[in-house]
Amino acid sequence: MVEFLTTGDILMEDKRISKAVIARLPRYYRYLGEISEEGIERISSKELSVRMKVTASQIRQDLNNFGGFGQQGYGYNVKYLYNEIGKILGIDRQHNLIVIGAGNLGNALTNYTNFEKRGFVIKAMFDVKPQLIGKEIRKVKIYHLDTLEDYISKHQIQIAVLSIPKNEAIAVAKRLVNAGIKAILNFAHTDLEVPEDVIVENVHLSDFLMKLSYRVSSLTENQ
Amino acid sequence: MVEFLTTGDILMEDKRISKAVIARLPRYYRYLGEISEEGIERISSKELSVRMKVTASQIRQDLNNFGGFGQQGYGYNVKYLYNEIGKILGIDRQHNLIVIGAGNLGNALTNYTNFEKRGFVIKAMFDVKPQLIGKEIRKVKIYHLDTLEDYISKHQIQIAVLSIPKNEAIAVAKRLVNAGIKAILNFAHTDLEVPEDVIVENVHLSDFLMKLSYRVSSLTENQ
DNA sequence: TAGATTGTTAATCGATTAACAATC
DNA sequence: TAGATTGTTAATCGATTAACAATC
Repeated sequence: MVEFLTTGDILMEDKRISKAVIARLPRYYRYLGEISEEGIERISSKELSVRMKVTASQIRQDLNNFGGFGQQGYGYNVKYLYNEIGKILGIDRQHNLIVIGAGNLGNALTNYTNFEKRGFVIKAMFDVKPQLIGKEIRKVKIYHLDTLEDYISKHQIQIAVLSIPKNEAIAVAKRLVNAGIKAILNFAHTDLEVPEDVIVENVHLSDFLMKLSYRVSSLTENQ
Repeated sequence: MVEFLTTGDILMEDKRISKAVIARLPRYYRYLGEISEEGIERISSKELSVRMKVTASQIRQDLNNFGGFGQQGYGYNVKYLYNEIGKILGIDRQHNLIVIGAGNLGNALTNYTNFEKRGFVIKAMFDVKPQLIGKEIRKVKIYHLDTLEDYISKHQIQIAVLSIPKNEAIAVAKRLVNAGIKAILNFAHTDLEVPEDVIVENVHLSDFLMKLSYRVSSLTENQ
């Protein structure tokens, strides 16, 4: 069978990276950043696996989805690998965000300075409460939700953060999609209805507590 | 082989439920709650699968990890199934929480009234800033972190929510463990070091943004 | 009873781990 | 060169989907 293939046949294929792999990348990135700050220049998959409590095999498999970043007999250059994973994650450049909902959670997120360290810059907030419009959180201005589409079309906004009650979330998500937003970080406790090409990441906070609750409860039952 | 087994041999086994199944339970619970509120009394796995955009097979497999909740030819009683999943998740009873860190995120979480609807009651907050001690957020008092162990031993606290900077998180987590806490919802951007029997659920907010960023970036690259 | 739909077994698919030849 | 460790193939494990007999 091999003789029928010519160079490039297989390389052309757009290999789909599994969600599990992508979900692990931020953790690699964090560990490599810490290791780099410790002044360590090189690391083997084995050493990294011990730190991260995963298998060395998984690390090598994960990384080789994106290319060969290591060197036989040597391991990986920490800083280089850190930068490469940053590129893969797309955080080598700035992403402009808007936050919809200037309530407690919206404010907390806007005040969360760690986002900017990773290139995520919050450009504006939106709400409907008259008393909030015009206020500023860390230099980020709150606009009325009516001006949402206008703002998005005038600025380079890639990602919207949705921190509003669930009964309004679906309608606002549709407006975001119509205005051209391609990615939504959804804190509202509902699934959004968006086209296939719009990316949604759900953060349902009470779901995390329920998972804890399950495990706490099953512990006590068996004892 | 079968003739060697007597009744009960297999039933004794403590079947481990996979994490993937448990992670799906809160979503089932949410959909069933909504369906119940619509006044729908029964539903088949097929109908539910259409709503939830999963396979009917997966629903039946998931549920049958915990018992047969349905009836052939009929489907599932919505309210009954809702309650049963609630019991499995351990939210048929109250869980007392404490929140460590009364910053923006800690305040937002304490103000998040949805937790109480699911039986998660925040009993106290802790911080080190003198100007915060004694203040109240929604009737929840802020105590000094020095009194943490004392408070935990005097009250029935199952779960701690950690919303403090990462450089303090590991040390505080150790104190929580020593004080007897069995479950931690960790918002600090670091992995905690805890014994095997302590349950940690990590919520690394910037990781979610990085996952979005990856997908936004890979979209633009291929076009 | 006939039809519907479960509970459960079997088949498939995908992800993780192990093994090792390639090579620095 | 000898030793170390990668990149990658093969083996294993687990999770999802399909199929269908059991049964309401």
